[in-house]
Amino acid sequence: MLDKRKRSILQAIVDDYISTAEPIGSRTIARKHDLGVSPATIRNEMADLELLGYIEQLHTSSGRIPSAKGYRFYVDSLLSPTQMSEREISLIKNWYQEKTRHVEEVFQETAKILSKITSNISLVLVPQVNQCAFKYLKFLPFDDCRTILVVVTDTGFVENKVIDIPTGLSFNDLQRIAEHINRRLSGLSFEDIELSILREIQNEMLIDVDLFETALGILKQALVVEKNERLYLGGTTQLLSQPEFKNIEKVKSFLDMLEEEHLLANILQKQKNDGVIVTIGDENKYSGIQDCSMVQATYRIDGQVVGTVAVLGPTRMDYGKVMSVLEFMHNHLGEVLKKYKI
Amino acid sequence: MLDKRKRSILQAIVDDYISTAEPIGSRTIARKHDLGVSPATIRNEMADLELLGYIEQLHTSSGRIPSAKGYRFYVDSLLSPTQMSEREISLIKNWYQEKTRHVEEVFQETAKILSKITSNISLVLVPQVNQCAFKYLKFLPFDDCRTILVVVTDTGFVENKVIDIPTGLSFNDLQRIAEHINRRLSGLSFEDIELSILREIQNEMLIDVDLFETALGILKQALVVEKNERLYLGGTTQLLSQPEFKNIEKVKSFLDMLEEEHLLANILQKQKNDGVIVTIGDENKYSGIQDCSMVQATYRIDGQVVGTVAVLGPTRMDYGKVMSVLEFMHNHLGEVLKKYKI
DNA sequence: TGTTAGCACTCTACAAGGTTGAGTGCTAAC
DNA sequence: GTTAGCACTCAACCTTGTAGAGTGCTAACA
Repeated sequence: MLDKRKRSILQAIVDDYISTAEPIGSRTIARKHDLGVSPATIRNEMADLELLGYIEQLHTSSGRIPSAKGYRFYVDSLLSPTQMSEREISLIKNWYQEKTRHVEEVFQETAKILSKITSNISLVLVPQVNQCAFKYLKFLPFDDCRTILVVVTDTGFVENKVIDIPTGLSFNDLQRIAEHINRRLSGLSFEDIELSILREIQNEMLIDVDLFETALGILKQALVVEKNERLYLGGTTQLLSQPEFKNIEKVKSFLDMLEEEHLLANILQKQKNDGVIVTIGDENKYSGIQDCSMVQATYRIDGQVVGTVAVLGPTRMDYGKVMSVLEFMHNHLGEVLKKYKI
Repeated sequence: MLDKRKRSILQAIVDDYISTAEPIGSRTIARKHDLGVSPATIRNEMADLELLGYIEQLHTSSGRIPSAKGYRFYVDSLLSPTQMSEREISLIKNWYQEKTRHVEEVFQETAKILSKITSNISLVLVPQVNQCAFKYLKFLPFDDCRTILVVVTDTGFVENKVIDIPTGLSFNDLQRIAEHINRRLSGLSFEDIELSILREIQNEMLIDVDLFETALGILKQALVVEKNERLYLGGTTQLLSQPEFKNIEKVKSFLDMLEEEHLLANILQKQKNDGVIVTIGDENKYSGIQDCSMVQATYRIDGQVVGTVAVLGPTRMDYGKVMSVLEFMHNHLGEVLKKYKI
């Protein structure tokens, strides 16, 4: 365990590096932070900290920068948990009130808020629909050969698709099929709807096999739509303001990576435990972001975790601020969403 | 009018500059293009071209680059209209076949294809819904206090929203209201649905005024959703590969501009005439893109123009390629969309 | 024994100066 | 009208020197 002075020095280094992005020397620390010791003493302590792996040097005569281990210690032991100010909180709440009219906009604006406040990239993973339950499906009339298939979930998520009416089927047939499917599947979560159940339904229905195949196909297609989770991204341009992304090539490869939405979705999904989690540098499993840090938080509706929000940026990020904002989202995003009947 | 040799020289300059992004000198032209004259002669011709405003010089001893006027002449008079190769065409058609399952994906993938092929930013403006007609609205059951309002257009566009059932109204009341509204509005284009008509409906319905206000509000809200046109963007990261965007600040301000979706949508909407249109440099009205060029093309369904696709990039873009791809989209995007019943 | 001043050393960033090469315009000869 | 030759210009690049911030080590001090 580090003694008090080493902790102060490490804290000074991390704090300064986060705000300036420049390596910190012993003299700078002595000047800016009143530790009551001379630069020489600080130098000795820094040599120790480097030996212990908390800080590192880019070249012999440069100042020190925090290592991943250093950031980890900072986040775990040095950072006092801060809350957002009343003013910030009411600002955010107003923002939601003014800018959001649909559920989608809540996600969109959440991404915007997060990236604006933290000056980093934000990710908002929309509730996965397969965690919610099938309520009913319905065919709406469109024209002689086409119909609108509408699928409704218990959370009020509605998906629709215009489909061709299979030849030989009347609109009444469709209604009958819908009724039967609803009777059997209503209330089941999308995760629980397996091919086996669908086969059962087929057996129960004494109609033409071909006909059922068609209905089945339609439902499956709808399920594909349903399960298609969405990821909202915010503040990708913030990247360009960060000095670690001066190098255009770096920016490019990073943005290219971001376009692989499903990759990111996967990373976020890994987190099943509740609360705010910080992953620093090479703690990240996915190699594309191993010189970045990610802070993620779940959000809940009626006590159940339904999605994840996250902030992604250089390891040199303002962990205190980011964590407090995500803590806020962790506690309040569910409420906001609830207003929109999801 | 320029004589043949001046035209060849201008063409050489534009071609070379498009492919290398470097100013071109008289010697380079003499070496690369076999014009049968010495660099000195070319120098004289270039001096003339500069006087005429077709090319310009960044500083005294640099080569020449095309001016906006030069590009304009190149596009209008020097560029021989090229078609895409059979191979490219079938590649694109396969792409659509493999990657698109929903209408939205057609737009998405169109943006991707355009930016991939042209290495520039692409814009796809989705058909404006207010050009199509209201077909019907319907209330679907959800729970005791909420209902799902579904609005269907004649093009098969379906929008839905979960809303609170106004206090004092039964589900039957809602059905009655829907029926009446449908009888009056069905077949009208969204452009034609004005407040006046909605007022008329209110007068005809001998129900509580408050009650109608609510129904009206719902429809209006739905209309807002309907009219909300979407713009798909593609290849924003391509920007970073272009040498004219080496400067990070430039990239940032450009990307910030792109986020103002509605601005771009406005620029695209300006084009009402059919076909492929090229706007070069300061020919653009919108100041944010005055050192860029934009090539845009309309696309049609059943002969009627429904939307616009465009490619946006530095004035130094490969006009021949961009124009041929957009010509292709102009002629074929409608077909692709038609498969998806829009 | 922990702290500090002093010193020699290292390395980056920056500015100044020099060289190279691609380009130009002008003039005179073909 | 075309071309060779020449003097000139300017960006890009390399080299060199210097300033400044930083380090580690040692010896002296409380």
